[in-house]
Amino acid sequence: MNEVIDLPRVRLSCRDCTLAELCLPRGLDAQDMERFEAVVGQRAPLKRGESAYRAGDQFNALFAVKSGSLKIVMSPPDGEEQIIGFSMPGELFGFDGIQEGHTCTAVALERTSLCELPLDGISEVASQIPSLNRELYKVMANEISIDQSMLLLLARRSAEDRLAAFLLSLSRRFASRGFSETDFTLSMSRHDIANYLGLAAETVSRLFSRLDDAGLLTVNGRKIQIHDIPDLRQRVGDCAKAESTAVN
Amino acid sequence: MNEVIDLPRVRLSCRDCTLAELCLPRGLDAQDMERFEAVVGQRAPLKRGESAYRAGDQFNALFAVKSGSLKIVMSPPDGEEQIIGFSMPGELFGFDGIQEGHTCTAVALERTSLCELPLDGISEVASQIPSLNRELYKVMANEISIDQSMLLLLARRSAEDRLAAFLLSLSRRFASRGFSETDFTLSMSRHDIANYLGLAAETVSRLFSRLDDAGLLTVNGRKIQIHDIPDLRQRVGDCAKAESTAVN
DNA sequence: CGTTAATTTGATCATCTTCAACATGAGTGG
DNA sequence: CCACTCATGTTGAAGATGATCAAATTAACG
Repeated sequence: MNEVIDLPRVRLSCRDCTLAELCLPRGLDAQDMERFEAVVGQRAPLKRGESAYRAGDQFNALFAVKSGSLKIVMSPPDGEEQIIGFSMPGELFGFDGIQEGHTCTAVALERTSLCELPLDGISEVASQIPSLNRELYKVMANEISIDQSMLLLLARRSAEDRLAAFLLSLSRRFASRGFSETDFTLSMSRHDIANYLGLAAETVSRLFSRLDDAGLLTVNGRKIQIHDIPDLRQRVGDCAKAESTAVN
Repeated sequence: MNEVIDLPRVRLSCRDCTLAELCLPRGLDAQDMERFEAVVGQRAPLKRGESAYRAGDQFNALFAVKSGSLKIVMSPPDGEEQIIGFSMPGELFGFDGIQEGHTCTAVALERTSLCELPLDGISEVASQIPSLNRELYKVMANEISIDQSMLLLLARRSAEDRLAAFLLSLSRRFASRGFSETDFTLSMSRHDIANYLGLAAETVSRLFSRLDDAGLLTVNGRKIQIHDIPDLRQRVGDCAKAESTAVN
């Protein structure tokens, strides 16, 4: 679980990054990877609660999560906030800004370090590397897929289905990075989960209890243990797919 | 309202297209436009109920709507269907396929004609025209924006807000093509609207009646007349923005 | 016109929200 | 090390919004 990075030693190299297989430059050969690295920037790690960008900020770059996690929050001037998604290591975020500046705020849920991918630089490199350009389209298309699956989830599924789909999505995302798919610790609060799933925090709390009572999970605060993934998946009508398109 | 096209005379030319300002090649100069046109294809118009592509189809191209309209439907193998969006003249669709084949089906709601934009061709041209490449990113980012606004709508807003936001979105989209923003005819059924908004068809019907009774609209089957747009917008807390990011 | 599909309206029911109280727990200063 | 506090999470009871079931009405189309 310990992902501490020895900062002084970190020299930005996608080639050495354990998350490279999940990230934008996946599939590039060593030479192209080097060109790609040249435009990628580092950032000082964010502390819990700090943001990578805020709604209203001008758009400059996409970000990749190296470690930690964030919530992406849409905050309309008038109304209440809506969490659009959570970003975990190996995942890209920041797409909300490409259009005409950021409409969301990206808030770190814990100590989080990022790579910065300036879109101008990236797309210039990409114009010389067709496979990278295509990958960039795919990454954006993936974002669209995720959001669309989420629409299905919100429009059609019950509260219990939503929570189960959420847990299964997290499970897959942990698994894709080599962590346990059954035992993990949530980095977000009940309130955040509820907001994301379009529910009240109390409902989420009750659902955790219910799933625990039903023997599907063991819930201890933010520590989650899923007892039988196929079982859980089936029980909720495999809306596992919802939002799990995540990191392909 | 009559958008009949004299078919024999149609020669594909984005330069002559009245929708060019809304479409992908907007902002290109005449020369670049010509290069763009070269890769754009035509399709025989779809009849009501026919589809441009179906879930499971291999991805080849994005589509632009010349006339008519479509619903984009996500159909998971098991569960029920979910309408992800409606596409109207000047708008692009087909992004659901870029990742790894189409996950949605695009069904014409009326007689509908399309332009076909093969992504390989487009991205090749785009790699030589940076502004086009950037525009393509923006179009995809716009799709993300729309979906995310829709997430907010589904997660946080009441049934009445959702319907009002939907109508305001349609209103803007009609207006952007030069049609009345207050008087228009829906091309989709109550059932489709309900599905899209995550509601029951009966609820949508009741809401139309209620808004009519309240004097905000005149509803006559699929003919809608909005009496006071700012009024409607304000009454629902300007979630007008939701989904109205549509055609920028 | 007759037949079927779409829409409207009514009545009842379920899920989820809201309000409220209570429990737990991490962090802080004595 | 212990009390205190603020944030987070849990649980209960009542209420509301929207779903579902059922029937009536209207519109669409051959």
